[in-house]
Amino acid sequence: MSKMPNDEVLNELSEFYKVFGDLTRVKILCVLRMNELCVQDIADSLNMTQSAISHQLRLLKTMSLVTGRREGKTIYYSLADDHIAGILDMGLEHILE
Amino acid sequence: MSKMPNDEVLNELSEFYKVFGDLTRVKILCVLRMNELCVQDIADSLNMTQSAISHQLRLLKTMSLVTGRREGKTIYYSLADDHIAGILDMGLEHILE
DNA sequence: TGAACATATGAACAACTGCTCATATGTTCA
DNA sequence: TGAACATATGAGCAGTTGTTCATATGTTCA
Repeated sequence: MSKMPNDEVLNELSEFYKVFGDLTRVKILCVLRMNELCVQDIADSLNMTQSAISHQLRLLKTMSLVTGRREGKTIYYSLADDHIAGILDMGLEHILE
Repeated sequence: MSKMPNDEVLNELSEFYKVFGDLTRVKILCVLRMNELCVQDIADSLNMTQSAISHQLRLLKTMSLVTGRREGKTIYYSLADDHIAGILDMGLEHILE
């Protein structure tokens, strides 16, 4: 990457990182990294309301960071791809040094 | 990374990514990636005020993403380490697929 | 020392964000 | 179909964020 990416790409880039820049969302991504979970389970494990989690999941879904799999009444969420876990790790690596 | 990091680490992680979650800051990091630059040069190349850039540089410096090297009146900024460029790349890779 | 230049900083304000509360939508099963 | 459960959504609000404007601090050189 020797040249400056154009504005549109840089904007997408910052929008992408913005998603990781919130404690609740990072927690959601972390728990989903370990287990496929439904909304209420995520809410319980983070001690937050179902509504708050649902709102955040919508964003995460829009940004293609998580996917949902419906099974009857409940929807199981998980990380959209391995890339996401890699990005979490890269940040953690940076923190823990 | 098989276990959930504790709250403090996750908080640092989200704070860390929050820095990348702003267009101005991402642009600053990108131009610094290519050249060591002084404040006014960054401002010029991004078409922004010296003040706005200076405020953001303070944050970037506090978060250890950039370092300043004084030479007379001017201060030359550059990325703090190679890790930062790697994180930008990881995001770009994700965007451009 | 004082003028000129480079950068930093504080206050103020508009825009954005994430939560809550109430309620809607979707699904199952008797 | 209707009750019970799981999730989604919209409005409203408080807290946060990024910029501007004015000004302060720091450095050089005559």
